[in-house]
Amino acid sequence: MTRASDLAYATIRAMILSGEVRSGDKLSEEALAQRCGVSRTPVREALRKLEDELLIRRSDTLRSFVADWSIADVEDNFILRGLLESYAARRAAQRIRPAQLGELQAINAGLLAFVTPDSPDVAGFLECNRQFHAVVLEAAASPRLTAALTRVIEQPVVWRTAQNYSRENLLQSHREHAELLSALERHDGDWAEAVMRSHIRRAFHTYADAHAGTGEPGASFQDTV
Amino acid sequence: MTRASDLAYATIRAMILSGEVRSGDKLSEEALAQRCGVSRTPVREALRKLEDELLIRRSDTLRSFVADWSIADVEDNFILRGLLESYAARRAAQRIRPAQLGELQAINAGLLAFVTPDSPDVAGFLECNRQFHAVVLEAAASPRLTAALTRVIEQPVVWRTAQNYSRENLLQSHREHAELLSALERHDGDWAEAVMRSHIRRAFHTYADAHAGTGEPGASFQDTV
DNA sequence: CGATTGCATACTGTATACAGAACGGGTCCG
DNA sequence: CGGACCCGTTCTGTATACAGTATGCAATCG
Repeated sequence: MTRASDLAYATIRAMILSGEVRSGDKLSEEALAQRCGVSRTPVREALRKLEDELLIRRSDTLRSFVADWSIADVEDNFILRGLLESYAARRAAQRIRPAQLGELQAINAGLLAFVTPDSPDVAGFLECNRQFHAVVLEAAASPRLTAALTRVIEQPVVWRTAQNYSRENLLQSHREHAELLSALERHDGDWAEAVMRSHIRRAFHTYADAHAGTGEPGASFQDTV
Repeated sequence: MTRASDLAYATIRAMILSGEVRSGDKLSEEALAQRCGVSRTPVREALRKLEDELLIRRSDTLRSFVADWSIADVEDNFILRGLLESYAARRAAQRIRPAQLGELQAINAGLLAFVTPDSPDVAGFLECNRQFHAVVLEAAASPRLTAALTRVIEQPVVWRTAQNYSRENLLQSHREHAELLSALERHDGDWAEAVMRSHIRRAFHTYADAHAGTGEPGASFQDTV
């Protein structure tokens, strides 16, 4: 992707993640083109990519709508993420280089800085969190694993719910990252995989708990693995 | 995707799988448009999709080339497939409906018909094999798992190498499918997952063995899991 | 009053035109 | 003789025009 195409992609994605457009809203190419300040061509390219990531759904008559993520969809996504990221952690443990370990240390330290006692900066936290997982994925050194995971990570509903996460939840993530680092330092694939699996699983339950209070569908959950 | 766009996608994909274009060959949009009998617009859409499937690689200056799959790439792909498909088999065991079991029986019987004693129809075999795995995936009932796997299945090098597989290899696949069916009938997720994992793993070694004799890179392999 | 058909409108898919970037080869300079 | 630069060619990205299809509303008929 290139300038206009990237711009369209980022803009539309942000519109969805921020909640500017809501589940089920219709997205016309022309309107988006005007909103992004580009022509329909790059907008179409962005739409295909977002459709691929399941953030956009297309009707049988090829109209585009903002996808609606049920609690089942969110769980489906977390399960797949758990499967792929825990495997990535195992691979990373076997291959990670000292420089990458240092990077992870630094990122996780930076992450902590956003969890201030008074008012945590959730957006900053999420960005650090994203970087952390990206480095683990890079250390796993599997192009296809990377490709599969980059399509699965962002979840609009979760992203919005995260704004309400408690300080304790964010600190717990930090601690889990630290434990993963211990496993990676020791090149212990079993440990790394287990920590990551647990990390993702807990994240799902944190979401489900935070989400149960909101207006959207219930968060009852039965283990499917 | 629609008429012209699908046509372009299918045509270019076939060009790659059949070997009409070789690893590293440059693919110009104009030339492909002429070859497919459509304009550049649908060709571009098809190229993005194929790039997404890693069948096409783009240079840093945005030129498109046929990707070269090293033995490491093929193994990377098989590993990811094993991870995802074995999990799909586990889920399928818990959810599969009688009608789907019947479908699988029929497909696997049909598959056997292509493995004639004199000259097996490998293309027919591969098509049945694809259908079989598609039904298992459908029974797994995870949209994101489906999306992740459909991008990973076809491997150009493997597809060509498969033309040389022995009758015994094809029969072995048939037997493994039958065992998977037993596991699915009993709704035994552990068994189904194990059978599928083994099935995919064996397929990789079958490829590696068949490939070792050819001119392309060696097939030495060290376990990475 | 409800259902159906016909038409105006809106939207998507495809083709084409144009602008800017990359490539390749030849020339000039050290 | 080697390397840097320049310019014509080729290619990609973007905008726009056009055609075919879906949608929604209104008029008409039962």
